[in-house]
Amino acid sequence: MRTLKYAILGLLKRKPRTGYDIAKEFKAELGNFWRARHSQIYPELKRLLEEGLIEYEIEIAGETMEKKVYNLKPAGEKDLIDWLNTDEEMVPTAKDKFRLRMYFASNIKRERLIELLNSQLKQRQDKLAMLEAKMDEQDRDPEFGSKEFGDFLVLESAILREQAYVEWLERSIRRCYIAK
Amino acid sequence: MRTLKYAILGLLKRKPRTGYDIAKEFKAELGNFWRARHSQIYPELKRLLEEGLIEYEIEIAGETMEKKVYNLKPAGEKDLIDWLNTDEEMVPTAKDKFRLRMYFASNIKRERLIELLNSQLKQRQDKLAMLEAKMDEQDRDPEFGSKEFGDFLVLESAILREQAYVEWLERSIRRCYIAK
DNA sequence: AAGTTCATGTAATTGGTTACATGATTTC
DNA sequence: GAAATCATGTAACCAATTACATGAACTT
Repeated sequence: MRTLKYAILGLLKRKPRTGYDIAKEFKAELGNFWRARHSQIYPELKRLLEEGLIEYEIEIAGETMEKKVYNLKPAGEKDLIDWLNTDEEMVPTAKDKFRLRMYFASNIKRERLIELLNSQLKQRQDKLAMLEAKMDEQDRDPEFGSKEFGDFLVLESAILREQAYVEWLERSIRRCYIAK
Repeated sequence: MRTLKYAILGLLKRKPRTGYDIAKEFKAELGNFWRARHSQIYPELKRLLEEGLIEYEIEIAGETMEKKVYNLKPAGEKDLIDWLNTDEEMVPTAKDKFRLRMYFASNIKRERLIELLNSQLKQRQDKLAMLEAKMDEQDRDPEFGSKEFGDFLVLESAILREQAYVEWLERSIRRCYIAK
């Protein structure tokens, strides 16, 4: 599938970056839907280099520190565009350990279950608040074809996802109280 | 992490099953949040057996066909209950290839992007309709501590998730039309 | 001077998919 | 008789995490 490959190509299409920069992106908005650690990124960059999809230039930071600034080669750009234009089937399962646990909720004591749900609720609410704060800084009417357009789509997606999660947790807590 | 381990223990807590039965569960409602193929299930069962968490009895189906019907041993049940009661941090990323692609939407032509969004929308709407049909068959007021309680929680969760996805896709399609 | 962030890599292990392999049972 | 489903396993490979390893640059 090589999804990480395309995530990296896409980021490099936006602008040249180091492996470190790529890792940082996965900790930002993009990290809501894809993530990789540096231990996966550096080998993938090496492979993309060997495949002739990307190239790099050395930049010196400070006195001696060498940074490898990667950017797309034409073959890499073509590969990316082809992938972006493919109409794939929806992925059947986004795994979720907490919801798996809730499937077996009947084995948890009522008070404890409410605690667990509240703990998740708190975390999800915080996440949602953070995303909404980001949305406030965002261009609300991004131009088609601008990178802000993609930023907007994924941010809105993340917000809607978290809202649904919060709604579910709230309903579940209520249900814990009212259930026989 | 061994999440599959607990998914299996949880299923066996509900009732004794074969590996084949477990695989079937991952194709049903539970499959919305966790999934494993038989090639992962059988080795895991073997391991749980070695660890003394489960045991099995041979059942004969038809003339000669042997089924291994697994069930929980006390140690397995204890292990499961401990896991169910742990308050874990929320998982930071549920990977989504399509949303990753949309992050790079600026590299897709408008008409094609609308096609891709509509394709996903169709699939998600179908999925949602299927889930809602299941909800109609479901006990709307499950008793606390019954297995129906867990069934209800995850089904509602799946529905809310799909609704949010559909809402996002619809908004995104509209935005494609109105964006400069 | 100490702590954090920048910066790049490799090794070992775990988790998960795809493919290989076989055969009985049920349904049409 | 053919096709679908039931039933159990292994092997090879790919994806991802955790841990190991190092050192420069910046901030306090």
